[in-house]
Amino acid sequence: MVDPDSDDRLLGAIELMYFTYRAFTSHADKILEKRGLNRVHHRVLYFIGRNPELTVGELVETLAISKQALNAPLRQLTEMNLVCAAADPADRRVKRLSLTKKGKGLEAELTASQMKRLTAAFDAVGADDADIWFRVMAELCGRSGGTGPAPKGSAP
Amino acid sequence: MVDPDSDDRLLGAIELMYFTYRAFTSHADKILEKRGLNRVHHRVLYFIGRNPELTVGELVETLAISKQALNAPLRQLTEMNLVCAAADPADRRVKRLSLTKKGKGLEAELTASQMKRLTAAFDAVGADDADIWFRVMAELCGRSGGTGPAPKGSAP
DNA sequence: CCTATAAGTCAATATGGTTGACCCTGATTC
DNA sequence: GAATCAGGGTCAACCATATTGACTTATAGG
Repeated sequence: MVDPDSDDRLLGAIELMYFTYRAFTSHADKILEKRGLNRVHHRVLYFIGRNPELTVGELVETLAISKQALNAPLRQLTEMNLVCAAADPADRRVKRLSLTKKGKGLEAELTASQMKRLTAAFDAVGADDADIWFRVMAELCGRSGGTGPAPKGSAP
Repeated sequence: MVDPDSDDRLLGAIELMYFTYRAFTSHADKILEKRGLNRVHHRVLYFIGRNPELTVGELVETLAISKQALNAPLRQLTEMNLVCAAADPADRRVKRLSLTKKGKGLEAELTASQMKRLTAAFDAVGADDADIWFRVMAELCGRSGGTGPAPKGSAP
């Protein structure tokens, strides 16, 4: 069990990463699809949820897409009453984006399935092993820091 | 440290999954890009590498794309001398695909960067914690079985 | 000989992204 | 107060990647 890092073992780890990520995102994708939404919508919801009062320009920069590419999905989301946009009182050119109640609901629904999967796994292996998982993932992640709250909302 | 699965902690886990996956695949993507290749090429290389003598039809089915979508990338790969195709002696309609020496080299290069990242993390945390990581990931993956070799080559 | 199958190809279409140019509105500055 | 700048929205052209459908070619096999 404590053998070194054989190639087979590492190959297994690569596949495990792939499949776990897939399993992790597939349910959210299905929920989105049912509403005619895609990952851009998801990312928009996510970022606005984590950073309320975000501006359109900041969102464009964060998502690293063009404003034309953002425009349509964002408009859909506001039309679906998931996101609301209000002019900044200090500078009425800028739009401050935030989630509506409905938007928060959907965003919560999306992360809920992932949380459920996580808690199931963590409960199955126990709290100590869960802590270790966090440490290994942090190492794998590069920024080997702890569970630090991440730059300022950046996934999914 | 052994507190329950708080939402903040779970949110952290979600971001960790996302960023780790990104970090995990980004280097391979860069290598591919330098050669004008993309993820389809990567997946083709991967599957042929894991399942030599694969046929075109099987590859289409495995990748779950249309044969038209596969055709161009596959042709490029054979023209670049990374994949070789030979008629099956028993049934000359079917093409048996396998990696050339060059193809194996590229495929190895692609997984090498991921293996390097894995071994670095596993070495940093120790063999016991690495074992635990495998167990937790297997749980998260759904098929909570062990490190089982996966259906028959299925990532990336 | 005739038919079914593996593979390759052409064409039309959809999606989702890009860049460039331009407009509107509200700040800022002289 | 007029000129200019910045945030945001929109139109158009274009590109990449995928799809489906219809067809061809070559081979297998009753």
